[in-house]
Amino acid sequence: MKTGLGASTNTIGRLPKYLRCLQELEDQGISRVSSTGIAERLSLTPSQIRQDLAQFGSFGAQGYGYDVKLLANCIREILGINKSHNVIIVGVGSIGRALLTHLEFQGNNYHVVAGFDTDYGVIGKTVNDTPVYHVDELIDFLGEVDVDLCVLAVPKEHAKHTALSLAKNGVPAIWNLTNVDLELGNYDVLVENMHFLDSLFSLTFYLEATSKTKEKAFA
Amino acid sequence: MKTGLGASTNTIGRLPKYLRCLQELEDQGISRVSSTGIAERLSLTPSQIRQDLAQFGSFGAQGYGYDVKLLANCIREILGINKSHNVIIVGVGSIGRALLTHLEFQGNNYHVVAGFDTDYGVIGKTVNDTPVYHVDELIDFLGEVDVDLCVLAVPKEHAKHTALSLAKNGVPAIWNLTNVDLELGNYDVLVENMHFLDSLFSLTFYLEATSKTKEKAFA
DNA sequence: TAGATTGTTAATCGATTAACAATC
DNA sequence: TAGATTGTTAATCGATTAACAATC
Repeated sequence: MKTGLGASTNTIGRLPKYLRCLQELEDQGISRVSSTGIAERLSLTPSQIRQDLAQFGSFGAQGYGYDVKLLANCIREILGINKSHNVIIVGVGSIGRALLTHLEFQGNNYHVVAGFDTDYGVIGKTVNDTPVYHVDELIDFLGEVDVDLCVLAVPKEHAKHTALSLAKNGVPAIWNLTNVDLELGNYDVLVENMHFLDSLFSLTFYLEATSKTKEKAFA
Repeated sequence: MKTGLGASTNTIGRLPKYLRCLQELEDQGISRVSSTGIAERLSLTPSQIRQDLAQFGSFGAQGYGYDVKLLANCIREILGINKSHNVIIVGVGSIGRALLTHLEFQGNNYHVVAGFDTDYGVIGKTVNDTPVYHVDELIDFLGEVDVDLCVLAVPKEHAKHTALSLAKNGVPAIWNLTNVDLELGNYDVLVENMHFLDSLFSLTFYLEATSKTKEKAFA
């Protein structure tokens, strides 16, 4: 798919996987890797990795390959995660709290500046150092603080109108964890969906498909 | 990408989205829809939807389109979610509990028969009617109960060896929420990854890319 | 009947793979 | 120098789109 950004969605989707692979290599004390080495670990072709990287520049050396740390930093730069980003999280229920506690926001330069909820059990408290406010204060907050990205983790019923309010108030990017498709076509906002059920359903398809294949093999 | 299953990964990945769209139409009381109607809601082309469905059969009628309920059921059948599946969840920390509470397992024929953890704070209790046992009991449990699918939500450090143990003990499918790449190439197990950070990083790329475009527009 | 829309075949487009010259 | 491996160009392959006959 075209993006108009000089790289396909497929390529962009693979960059985080390259980065994860490089981080694992670094953890293992390996400082140098070839496109073939990365390809083997990720079950891809060396060509694909070189083609993907070529969209953004030259990061290796002939006859040598890639310096693990250097390439990792280059990919961080391409992705933009070397820069600092202000994040809010709307919906501090169990999913929101789980992410706040376990996802490596801080280590990747995401600063979770505030959470918003309607439950007075969390309002006024802090979750993993992030202060939680009432949703009624959201719009005022957006007027005062530059927010780059919103993690949307409210219940299904509130997804659409909350997203609309975020878009109207200038939030440029929404990371949507609500399992609902947002319709914000008229607004200048990026939406990235994390649809849990889609992923689970795909897995189920492969599970059923392979079990059918096995039945055939025994027949 | 080829799957050897008569449909590409792209097609399979879109089926859950079609289903979600149809469910929303049903909720709105709309009983009939054309490929163009679905396409508009999902920002796809009518051709693509008809091509995707054609991989599995004929579900519409010329001059009429598709019956919403009927097509939804056909897609459920294609995905295999009309069948009942036994699920266990290994790692009942905050992410595991959030999923147990909020994801529509039951409504999609997934029966979460047990959870496993090492924390005596949850062991022996039930979370949303699911009993939680000590991880030490996992292998025995797998010997007694037919498990179709495991939700893996343990901390990063335990991801690989837990996955290995699941694979060795005959779990056919792992839904991996650990942000770690599992290496189970030698085992007969399906792995579907839900890498939160990958999704967040992609969004960040688009965010930075569009902000650069805007800077240019003002220059 | 006229209009609408499917299922399907053909055309196009893009993504992946292969090959190789450049060079470390 | 010989071997390895990049970056890049060309070839292949698959996925998407367009077109249209069939028919409800």
